[in-house]
Amino acid sequence: MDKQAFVMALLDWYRAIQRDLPWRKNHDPYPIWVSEVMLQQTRVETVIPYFERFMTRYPTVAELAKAEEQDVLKYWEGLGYYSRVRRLHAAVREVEQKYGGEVPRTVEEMLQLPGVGSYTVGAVLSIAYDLPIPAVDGNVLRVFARLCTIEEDIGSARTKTMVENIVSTFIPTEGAGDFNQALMELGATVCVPRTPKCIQCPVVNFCQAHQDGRESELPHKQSKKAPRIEERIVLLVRDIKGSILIRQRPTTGLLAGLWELPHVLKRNMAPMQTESLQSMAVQQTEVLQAIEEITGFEATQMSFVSDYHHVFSHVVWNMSLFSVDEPVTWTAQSPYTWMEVDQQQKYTFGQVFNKIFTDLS
DNA sequence: CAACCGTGGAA
DNA sequence: TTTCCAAGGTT
Repeated sequence: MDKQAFVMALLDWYRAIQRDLPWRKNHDPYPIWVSEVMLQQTRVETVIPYFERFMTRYPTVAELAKAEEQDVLKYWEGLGYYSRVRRLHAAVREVEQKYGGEVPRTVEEMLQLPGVGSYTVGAVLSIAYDLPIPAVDGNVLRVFARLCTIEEDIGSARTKTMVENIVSTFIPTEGAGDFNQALMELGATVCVPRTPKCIQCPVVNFCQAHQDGRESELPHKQSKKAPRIEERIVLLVRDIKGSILIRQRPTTGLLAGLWELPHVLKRNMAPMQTESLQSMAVQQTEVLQAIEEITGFEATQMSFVSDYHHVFSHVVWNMSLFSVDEPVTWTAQSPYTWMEVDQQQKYTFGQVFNKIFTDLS
């Protein structure tokens, strides 16, 4: 393949059609870095309003470095994969202290930062500093799987390393940032997963899969396994002022560091789909036990509110929300606290709980 | 390597 | 309704 011609065709196409995105206003590494982290596993249209708000509140490395983690999390609320922003925050603090606030210019230094992997290193260093380093994401994997008829599973780490090596042989010494972004733009708008739009492709003449008529059968990708299902009882507990009992989740795992309504796994995993009086009685007994275990308060009046269903990346929660009808008196101890009426904006919750709060108001 | 880690939109 | 997924990284 004439790699020079391939690069030129791709760059010409990209420079003609590229979108006017808010992180493409200049070549500052910090906003580019923020955008790359937000864009991980997340759609461009979803990211844009989050990016605007985040950059207004934390416009520089120094501003983000001195922020409180709980405040930063609030600006990420709803984006998901919350460890991304916790690691970004930690990494930016490291840049502020160790590198005087300037994002390092070498692969070795950037890779050391938390939450920064090979893709983010290549994206930031190539787009901000125009360094010839590959930025291989899902788009680029798909594009090259078709371009070179790569038969291996594009989900494997080995394939990703292989494609990074291939891209390195294409990447121009000038315009590396545009080249990387062009590959991603091509994957996002033309060389899409299902039914690629080869008729619109600027490099279709270089594509082995299209030449073989195999563009719709590549790339190969292992299908994701089904998520496990958990049955949970969620508690709505209020005190005399109407404050709601909430608690903070651990600093690791699902929704790390975020707040939540108290909940417990259902003990009897027996079929609950029947709304028999018996199953309701069993549930109510569990609710009363859960409340007493958490607060020591012996509630007697409670009622079923509603069922909720929420899908996470690898687990599904089937929830039954119960409300204690009487005010509960308890001095909340960490990780619990009473959230006063209209103070919800002080705490960050996963959408699983914001969905419930929306129904309550 | 495989599992973990969110969310909402599209086919 | 089900499936897949969208500019990944960590363990």
